[in-house]
Amino acid sequence: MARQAQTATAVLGVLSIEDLTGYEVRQAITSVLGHFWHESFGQIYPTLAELVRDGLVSAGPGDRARSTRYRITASGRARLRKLLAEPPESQAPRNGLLLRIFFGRSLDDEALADLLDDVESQAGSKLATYSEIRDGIGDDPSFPVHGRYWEATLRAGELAAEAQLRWVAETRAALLTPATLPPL
Amino acid sequence: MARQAQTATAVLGVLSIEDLTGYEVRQAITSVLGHFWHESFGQIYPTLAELVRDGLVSAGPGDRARSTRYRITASGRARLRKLLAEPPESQAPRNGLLLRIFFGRSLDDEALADLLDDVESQAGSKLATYSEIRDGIGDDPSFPVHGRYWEATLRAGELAAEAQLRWVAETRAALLTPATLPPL
DNA sequence: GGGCACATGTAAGCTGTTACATGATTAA
DNA sequence: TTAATCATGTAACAGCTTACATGTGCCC
Repeated sequence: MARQAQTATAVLGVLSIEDLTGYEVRQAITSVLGHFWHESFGQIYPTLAELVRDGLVSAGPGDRARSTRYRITASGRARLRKLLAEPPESQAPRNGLLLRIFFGRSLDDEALADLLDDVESQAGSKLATYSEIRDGIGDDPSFPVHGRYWEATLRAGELAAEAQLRWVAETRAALLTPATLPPL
Repeated sequence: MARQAQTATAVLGVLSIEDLTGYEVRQAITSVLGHFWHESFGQIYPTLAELVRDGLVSAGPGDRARSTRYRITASGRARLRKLLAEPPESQAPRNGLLLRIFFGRSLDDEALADLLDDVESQAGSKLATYSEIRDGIGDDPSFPVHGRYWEATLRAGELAAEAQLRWVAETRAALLTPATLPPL
């Protein structure tokens, strides 16, 4: 996938739902796609400029002075469909948690326990967040169109978080349970 | 965590098990940490040079002409312990699969089905790979020391892959099951 | 002698973040 | 009036990949 194509996909995606300013594009990506996607302003503004240059998005005046509202064009929708049909780029794995676990012998039990506690609490708050999003999902204007897809992405997050919780429990038992049983 | 600290952690980590050439460092990272970590030569050689400069690793002659064997020093081991104790950097999420699912309305059913098929087969082959690694794990010289930690990282991969398989099944049912039942 | 695995390193370039700079609008 | 939020943009830099350049040693 070409340069910035992934960012372009996300930007075109949110603009396919609603006309937005650059600022709102970021808010939409953060609040709606936030549990599996991220973009910074430093990516969004240049990408929007590029999309306008390529005729995939048109720029109109916004509600306030100096603000610009972006609207996806017909060719923008076509490009979005094309981008979505390409196989997802899987990013090279870099899991700092598992790196620490693997070399866990160089870590004392306390540090290892802290690590597992953190994972557990993070997975727990993720589950809470997903549950909140799920409760509010029906109020979103895009619900009738995207609701089922949105729920599928939430479900992926839930299953991943639950798997993490199970892993923490297993790993605590395997690596941290003190040998309390006296030998025969 | 400072510049290149994550790469340095991985490199110091594999050198804490065994003395290696740069080439072997990469092989070790690929084969042993490969299911959750990745480094390219472009990162490894400059990092090794930096580690030598900082006295964390010493460079000795290798088995062949022009090859260099690196050995971790006492301060290198101390640094590794320190690096491992720092909280893992969680990379910003960028899940191309979920991005495509979220905007799945812009995708026809066939493309969606292909996407889910790919995830399923990838998760399946991951499980097969983990199972193979698990079978060979006892033969590795580092097994007595790292075996339990290694197994914990494998288990994380297995649970994640199983969660993905469950998600695919659920998502197929939710998004792709044709409405075959006639209405009352 | 040809091909492959071993071995080292650099340079160019892409992606993305962070910090900075600027200013308008609104609510307390 | 002052703080927060809305809004746009750029510059510097960090991190990483890829391609390139170079050569050794072994096996067929």
